[in-house]
Amino acid sequence: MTSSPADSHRTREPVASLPRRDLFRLIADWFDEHRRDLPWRRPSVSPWGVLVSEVMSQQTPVGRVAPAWVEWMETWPTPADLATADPADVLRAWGSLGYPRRALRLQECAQAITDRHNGRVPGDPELLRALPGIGEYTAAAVASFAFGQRIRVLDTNIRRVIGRVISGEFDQRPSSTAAERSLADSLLPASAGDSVIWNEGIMELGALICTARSPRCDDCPLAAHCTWNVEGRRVPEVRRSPVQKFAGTDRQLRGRVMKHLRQATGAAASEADLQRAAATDDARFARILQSLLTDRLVHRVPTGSAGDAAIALGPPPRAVR
DNA sequence: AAAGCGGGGCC
DNA sequence: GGCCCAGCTTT
Repeated sequence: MTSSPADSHRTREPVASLPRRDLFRLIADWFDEHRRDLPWRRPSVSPWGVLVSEVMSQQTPVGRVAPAWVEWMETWPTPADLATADPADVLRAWGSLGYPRRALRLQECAQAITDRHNGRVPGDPELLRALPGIGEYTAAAVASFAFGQRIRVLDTNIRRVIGRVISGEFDQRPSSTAAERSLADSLLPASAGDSVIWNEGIMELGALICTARSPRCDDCPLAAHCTWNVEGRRVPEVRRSPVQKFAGTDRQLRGRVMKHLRQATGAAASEADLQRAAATDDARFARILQSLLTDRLVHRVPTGSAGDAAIALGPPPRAVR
């Protein structure tokens, strides 16, 4: 006789009656055994290294971040190193991680840490939150992972795990609701040390087991207690808004221009070359180029010869007098 | 609250 | 071809 998740729930203990301490223990033990050996999890990694890893991981899968992080940290080990780097080198090192504005924000963040915090990453979540490119998630992640503080961390993984395990459904809307934040607060272990393990462990569980697409519930330490699993894994009732298109969008064309500039041998490229790289018409290319200029991802360089300005990577250099 | 912002891998 | 990814900023 086979047993489906739906008809075997009577033999299981629902999460509502599972002591929080036991829930923590299940996650902590699983994490202890299955945690990935990510480079920024080595004990010697500085808070700055953790911050860099978090910014790189904003909307980029961790597997693609790891090699870029290693190279980046060898090149610019401290905020002061990155603060004074050539922005073009920063954008090249960012490579194809995506959303290159993040690279500029990260350098601005390094400059702000150098200027406002004596070159040391602040541990106060509010000070972190005030830094360029650091939002609520990243501030909490750095406070928790780099400084060991007891603070709620809520990313897409943790939202999904908590939603499924506790509520039986995952609210896929892009930002968390007050109810989700309150629920996450109520689950956070009392001690700072346990709260860090909780945050890391539940996030890792979401990344490796309780994935969005095809969750591996057979390998999940919470399977017997998970509301979503026990109730038959219904489709979520709260759907995310449609994922933004990429093919054919300005974003894709911007990406082509940036890629060409990263790989250009010289310091700059002609607009004609860039339009060929973008493979689009005049009006479209003009719009793309203007948006990149506005974002300070590129700047014009004078070429002496009339008319044909060249384009170079990064924000315009500061006026030197 | 919604839109804009890369790019690769997987189904 | 759609979906998803350790989100943030601007409007």
